[in-house]
Amino acid sequence: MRNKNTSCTGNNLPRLVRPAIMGALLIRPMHGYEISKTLEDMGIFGKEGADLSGIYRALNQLQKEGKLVGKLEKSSTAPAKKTYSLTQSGKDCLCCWKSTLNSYKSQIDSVLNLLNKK
Amino acid sequence: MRNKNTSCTGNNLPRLVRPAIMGALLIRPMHGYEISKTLEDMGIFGKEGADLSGIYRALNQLQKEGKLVGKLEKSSTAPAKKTYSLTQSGKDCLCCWKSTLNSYKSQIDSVLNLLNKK
DNA sequence: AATGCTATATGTATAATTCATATATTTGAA
DNA sequence: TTCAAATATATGAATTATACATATAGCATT
Repeated sequence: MRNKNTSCTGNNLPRLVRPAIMGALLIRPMHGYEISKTLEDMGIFGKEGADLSGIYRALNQLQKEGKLVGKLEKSSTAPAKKTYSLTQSGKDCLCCWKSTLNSYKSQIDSVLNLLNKK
Repeated sequence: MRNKNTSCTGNNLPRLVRPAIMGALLIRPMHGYEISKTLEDMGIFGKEGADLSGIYRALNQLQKEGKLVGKLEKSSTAPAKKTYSLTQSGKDCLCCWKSTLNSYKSQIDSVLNLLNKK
Protein backbone atom coordinates (compact mmCIF):
# COMPACT_ATOMS: atom_id res chain seq x y z
CA MET A 1 0.00 0.00 0.00
CA ARG A 2 1.47 3.35 -1.02
CA ASN A 3 0.23 6.71 -0.16
CA LYS A 4 1.07 7.21 3.46
CA ASN A 5 2.19 10.80 2.91
CA THR A 6 -0.64 12.29 0.94
CA SER A 7 -2.73 13.35 3.88
CA CYS A 8 -2.25 15.01 7.19
CA THR A 9 -0.32 11.99 8.45
CA GLY A 10 2.65 13.04 6.30
CA ASN A 11 5.81 11.27 7.36
CA ASN A 12 8.99 12.69 6.01
CA LEU A 13 9.44 16.17 4.78
CA PRO A 14 10.30 16.17 1.10
CA ARG A 15 13.44 17.96 -0.05
CA LEU A 16 15.14 17.33 3.26
CA VAL A 17 17.14 14.33 2.11
CA ARG A 18 19.66 16.32 0.13
CA PRO A 19 20.63 18.85 2.81
CA ALA A 20 20.61 16.06 5.40
CA ILE A 21 23.09 14.04 3.37
CA MET A 22 25.31 17.03 2.81
CA GLY A 23 25.09 17.91 6.48
CA ALA A 24 26.22 14.44 7.44
CA LEU A 25 29.22 14.85 5.15
CA LEU A 26 30.18 17.93 7.14
CA ILE A 27 30.96 15.61 10.06
CA ARG A 28 33.33 13.60 7.90
CA PRO A 29 33.40 11.91 4.51
CA MET A 30 31.14 8.88 4.54
CA HIS A 31 29.64 6.29 2.24
CA GLY A 32 25.92 5.95 1.64
CA TYR A 33 25.11 3.26 4.12
CA GLU A 34 27.01 5.11 6.81
CA ILE A 35 25.13 8.33 6.04
CA SER A 36 21.88 6.43 6.31
CA LYS A 37 22.81 5.03 9.71
CA THR A 38 24.00 8.42 10.91
CA LEU A 39 20.73 10.10 9.97
CA GLU A 40 18.78 7.22 11.44
CA ASP A 41 20.63 7.56 14.74
CA MET A 42 19.86 11.26 14.78
CA GLY A 43 16.19 10.41 14.26
CA ILE A 44 15.86 12.94 11.46
CA PHE A 45 13.54 10.83 9.37
CA GLY A 46 11.64 9.08 12.11
CA LYS A 47 12.50 5.78 13.70
CA GLU A 48 12.86 3.93 10.42
CA GLY A 49 15.25 6.42 8.90
CA ALA A 50 15.25 7.63 5.33
CA ASP A 51 14.72 5.23 2.46
CA LEU A 52 18.12 3.86 1.43
CA SER A 53 17.34 3.87 -2.26
CA GLY A 54 16.48 7.54 -2.00
CA ILE A 55 19.80 8.24 -0.38
CA TYR A 56 21.73 6.43 -3.10
CA ARG A 57 19.80 8.23 -5.79
CA ALA A 58 20.43 11.58 -4.14
CA LEU A 59 24.13 10.80 -3.79
CA ASN A 60 24.42 10.08 -7.49
CA GLN A 61 22.51 13.23 -8.37
CA LEU A 62 24.57 15.41 -6.07
CA GLN A 63 27.71 13.96 -7.58
CA LYS A 64 26.44 14.67 -11.08
CA GLU A 65 25.81 18.25 -10.00
CA GLY A 66 29.35 18.53 -8.75
CA LYS A 67 28.42 19.00 -5.12
CA LEU A 68 30.01 15.78 -3.98
CA VAL A 69 32.84 13.57 -5.12
CA GLY A 70 32.71 9.85 -4.55
CA LYS A 71 35.77 7.66 -4.21
CA LEU A 72 35.33 3.94 -4.72
CA GLU A 73 37.14 1.86 -2.14
CA LYS A 74 37.57 -1.77 -2.95
CA SER A 75 38.42 -4.15 -0.19
CA SER A 76 39.12 -7.82 0.07
CA THR A 77 37.37 -8.12 3.39
CA ALA A 78 34.22 -6.04 2.82
CA PRO A 79 31.83 -4.93 0.10
CA ALA A 80 33.07 -2.04 -2.00
CA LYS A 81 32.12 1.37 -0.65
CA LYS A 82 31.93 4.78 -2.16
CA THR A 83 33.12 7.43 0.19
CA TYR A 84 31.69 10.83 -0.60
CA SER A 85 32.97 14.23 0.38
CA LEU A 86 31.70 17.76 -0.19
CA THR A 87 33.21 19.90 -2.92
CA GLN A 88 33.50 23.65 -2.61
CA SER A 89 30.34 23.95 -4.66
CA GLY A 90 28.64 21.60 -2.23
CA LYS A 91 29.76 23.69 0.72
CA ASP A 92 28.43 26.83 -0.96
CA CYS A 93 25.18 25.02 -1.57
CA LEU A 94 24.93 24.12 2.11
CA CYS A 95 25.21 27.74 3.02
CA CYS A 96 22.25 28.42 0.74
CA TRP A 97 20.35 25.53 2.27
CA LYS A 98 20.68 27.15 5.68
CA SER A 99 18.59 30.11 4.68
CA THR A 100 16.24 27.92 2.69
CA LEU A 101 15.59 25.73 5.73
CA ASN A 102 15.03 28.76 7.92
CA SER A 103 12.56 30.06 5.39
CA TYR A 104 10.81 26.67 5.40
CA LYS A 105 10.48 26.98 9.16
CA SER A 106 8.88 30.39 8.97
CA GLN A 107 6.50 29.18 6.26
CA ILE A 108 5.47 26.33 8.53
CA ASP A 109 5.06 28.76 11.41
CA SER A 110 2.75 30.90 9.30
CA VAL A 111 0.57 27.90 8.56
CA LEU A 112 0.64 26.83 12.21
CA ASN A 113 -0.53 30.31 13.16
CA LEU A 114 -3.48 29.86 10.86
CA LEU A 115 -4.27 26.48 12.37
CA ASN A 116 -4.16 27.86 15.89
CA LYS A 117 -6.64 30.60 15.11
CA LYS A 118 -9.53 30.06 17.44
CA MET B 1 12.88 27.36 -17.63
CA ARG B 2 11.83 24.83 -15.02
CA ASN B 3 13.79 23.53 -12.17
CA LYS B 4 13.96 26.36 -9.69
CA ASN B 5 13.28 24.12 -6.71
CA THR B 6 15.61 21.20 -7.18
CA SER B 7 18.61 22.69 -5.48
CA CYS B 8 19.38 24.61 -2.37
CA THR B 9 17.42 27.58 -3.70
CA GLY B 10 14.20 25.74 -2.91
CA ASN B 11 11.22 28.01 -3.15
CA ASN B 12 8.00 26.66 -1.81
CA LEU B 13 7.77 23.92 0.69
CA PRO B 14 5.95 20.93 -0.76
CA ARG B 15 2.99 19.50 1.13
CA LEU B 16 2.29 22.88 2.67
CA VAL B 17 -0.38 23.88 0.18
CA ARG B 18 -3.02 21.58 1.59
CA PRO B 19 -2.76 22.58 5.26
CA ALA B 20 -2.41 26.21 4.21
CA ILE B 21 -5.65 26.04 2.24
CA MET B 22 -7.46 24.33 5.07
CA GLY B 23 -6.06 26.83 7.52
CA ALA B 24 -7.37 29.70 5.44
CA LEU B 25 -10.80 28.08 5.51
CA LEU B 26 -10.66 28.21 9.30
CA ILE B 27 -10.91 31.99 9.04
CA ARG B 28 -14.07 31.70 6.98
CA PRO B 29 -15.38 29.83 3.96
CA MET B 30 -13.71 31.14 0.83
CA HIS B 31 -13.35 30.42 -2.84
CA GLY B 32 -10.06 29.48 -4.49
CA TYR B 33 -9.01 32.85 -5.73
CA GLU B 34 -9.72 34.38 -2.32
CA ILE B 35 -7.67 31.67 -0.60
CA SER B 36 -4.81 32.39 -2.95
CA LYS B 37 -4.92 36.11 -2.16
CA THR B 38 -5.18 35.45 1.57
CA LEU B 39 -2.11 33.22 1.56
CA GLU B 40 -0.28 35.68 -0.66
CA ASP B 41 -1.02 38.52 1.76
CA MET B 42 0.29 36.41 4.62
CA GLY B 43 3.47 35.84 2.62
CA ILE B 44 3.32 32.11 3.23
CA PHE B 45 4.59 31.16 -0.20
CA GLY B 46 6.91 34.07 -0.81
CA LYS B 47 6.07 37.31 -2.53
CA GLU B 48 4.52 35.67 -5.54
CA GLY B 49 2.19 33.46 -3.55
CA ALA B 50 1.33 29.88 -4.32
CA ASP B 51 0.62 28.76 -7.86
CA LEU B 52 -3.09 29.18 -8.53
CA SER B 53 -3.42 26.01 -10.55
CA GLY B 54 -1.97 24.09 -7.64
CA ILE B 55 -4.55 25.57 -5.31
CA TYR B 56 -7.43 24.64 -7.59
CA ARG B 57 -6.09 21.13 -7.96
CA ALA B 58 -5.70 20.75 -4.21
CA LEU B 59 -9.21 22.08 -3.63
CA ASN B 60 -10.66 19.48 -5.94
CA GLN B 61 -8.65 16.71 -4.33
CA LEU B 62 -9.58 17.77 -0.82
CA GLN B 63 -13.19 17.82 -1.86
CA LYS B 64 -12.91 14.34 -3.35
CA GLU B 65 -11.45 13.18 -0.05
CA GLY B 66 -14.40 14.66 1.81
CA LYS B 67 -12.38 17.23 3.70
CA LEU B 68 -14.05 20.19 2.04
CA VAL B 69 -17.37 20.91 0.47
CA GLY B 70 -17.68 23.39 -2.36
CA LYS B 71 -20.79 25.37 -3.14
CA LEU B 72 -21.08 26.87 -6.59
CA GLU B 73 -22.37 30.42 -6.52
CA LYS B 74 -23.54 31.81 -9.78
CA SER B 75 -23.90 35.51 -10.13
CA SER B 76 -25.07 37.87 -12.84
CA THR B 77 -22.48 40.47 -11.94
CA ALA B 78 -19.35 38.37 -11.44
CA PRO B 79 -17.69 35.13 -12.54
CA ALA B 80 -19.05 32.02 -10.86
CA LYS B 81 -17.28 31.13 -7.64
CA LYS B 82 -17.03 27.97 -5.63
CA THR B 83 -17.06 28.66 -1.94
CA TYR B 84 -15.41 25.93 0.07
CA SER B 85 -15.81 25.10 3.72
CA LEU B 86 -14.25 22.50 6.00
CA THR B 87 -16.14 19.35 6.85
CA GLN B 88 -15.77 17.61 10.20
CA SER B 89 -13.32 15.23 8.55
CA GLY B 90 -11.39 18.26 7.33
CA LYS B 91 -11.25 19.73 10.80
CA ASP B 92 -10.00 16.42 12.20
CA CYS B 93 -7.39 16.37 9.49
CA LEU B 94 -6.23 19.84 10.49
CA CYS B 95 -5.69 18.70 14.02
CA CYS B 96 -3.44 15.95 12.64
CA TRP B 97 -1.65 18.47 10.45
CA LYS B 98 -0.70 20.46 13.54
CA SER B 99 1.45 17.67 14.91
CA THR B 100 2.75 16.83 11.46
CA LEU B 101 3.91 20.41 10.94
CA ASN B 102 5.55 20.50 14.34
CA SER B 103 7.36 17.31 13.48
CA TYR B 104 8.46 18.87 10.18
CA LYS B 105 9.92 21.74 12.18
CA SER B 106 11.93 19.47 14.40
CA GLN B 107 13.19 17.54 11.40
CA ILE B 108 14.37 20.80 9.89
CA ASP B 109 15.99 21.79 13.17
CA SER B 110 17.90 18.51 13.24
CA VAL B 111 19.27 19.20 9.78
CA LEU B 112 20.07 22.80 10.70
CA ASN B 113 22.01 21.52 13.69
CA LEU B 114 24.07 19.40 11.35
CA LEU B 115 24.71 22.37 9.08
CA ASN B 116 25.82 24.54 11.97
CA LYS B 117 28.39 22.02 13.13
CA LYS B 118 31.70 23.79 12.96
C1' DA C 1 22.84 -24.01 6.37
C1' DA C 2 20.29 -20.09 7.26
C1' DT C 3 19.67 -15.61 8.70
C1' DG C 4 20.88 -10.96 9.02
C1' DC C 5 23.92 -7.11 8.32
C1' DT C 6 26.77 -4.37 5.24
C1' DA C 7 26.74 -2.12 0.70
C1' DT C 8 25.03 -0.29 -3.75
C1' DA C 9 21.73 0.11 -7.37
C1' DT C 10 17.62 0.02 -10.54
C1' DG C 11 12.51 -0.55 -11.94
C1' DT C 12 8.22 1.25 -11.38
C1' DA C 13 4.28 3.65 -9.57
C1' DT C 14 2.54 7.60 -7.47
C1' DA C 15 2.26 12.28 -5.72
C1' DA C 16 3.27 17.03 -5.89
C1' DT C 17 4.82 20.86 -8.27
C1' DT C 18 5.47 24.03 -12.06
C1' DC C 19 4.54 26.33 -16.16
C1' DA C 20 1.64 26.99 -20.04
C1' DT C 21 -2.67 27.58 -21.72
C1' DA C 22 -7.86 28.04 -22.19
C1' DT C 23 -12.03 30.30 -20.98
C1' DA C 24 -15.07 34.03 -19.44
C1' DT C 25 -16.52 38.17 -16.89
C1' DT C 26 -15.68 42.65 -14.85
C1' DT C 27 -13.26 46.85 -13.66
C1' DG C 28 -10.33 50.66 -14.45
C1' DA C 29 -7.30 53.48 -17.22
C1' DA C 30 -5.60 55.72 -21.36
C1' DT D 1 -14.06 53.18 -26.19
C1' DT D 2 -10.84 50.17 -26.60
C1' DC D 3 -7.35 47.80 -24.17
C1' DA D 4 -5.21 46.06 -20.21
C1' DA D 5 -5.56 44.12 -15.76
C1' DA D 6 -7.99 41.77 -12.27
C1' DT D 7 -11.27 38.20 -10.99
C1' DA D 8 -12.36 33.27 -11.34
C1' DT D 9 -11.75 28.32 -12.51
C1' DA D 10 -9.69 24.56 -14.86
C1' DT D 11 -6.75 21.29 -17.63
C1' DG D 12 -2.48 19.59 -20.26
C1' DA D 13 2.14 18.36 -19.91
C1' DA D 14 6.69 17.97 -18.01
C1' DT D 15 9.52 17.35 -14.17
C1' DT D 16 10.91 16.06 -9.57
C1' DA D 17 10.71 13.58 -5.46
C1' DT D 18 9.27 9.81 -3.01
C1' DA D 19 8.08 5.03 -1.88
C1' DC D 20 8.29 0.33 -2.26
C1' DA D 21 9.98 -3.74 -4.45
C1' DT D 22 13.66 -6.10 -6.00
C1' DA D 23 18.45 -7.52 -7.41
C1' DT D 24 23.11 -8.39 -6.32
C1' DA D 25 26.89 -9.77 -3.40
C1' DG D 26 30.19 -10.42 0.49
C1' DC D 27 30.63 -11.11 5.40
C1' DA D 28 29.38 -12.42 10.32
C1' DT D 29 26.82 -15.02 13.52
C1' DT D 30 24.05 -18.74 15.18
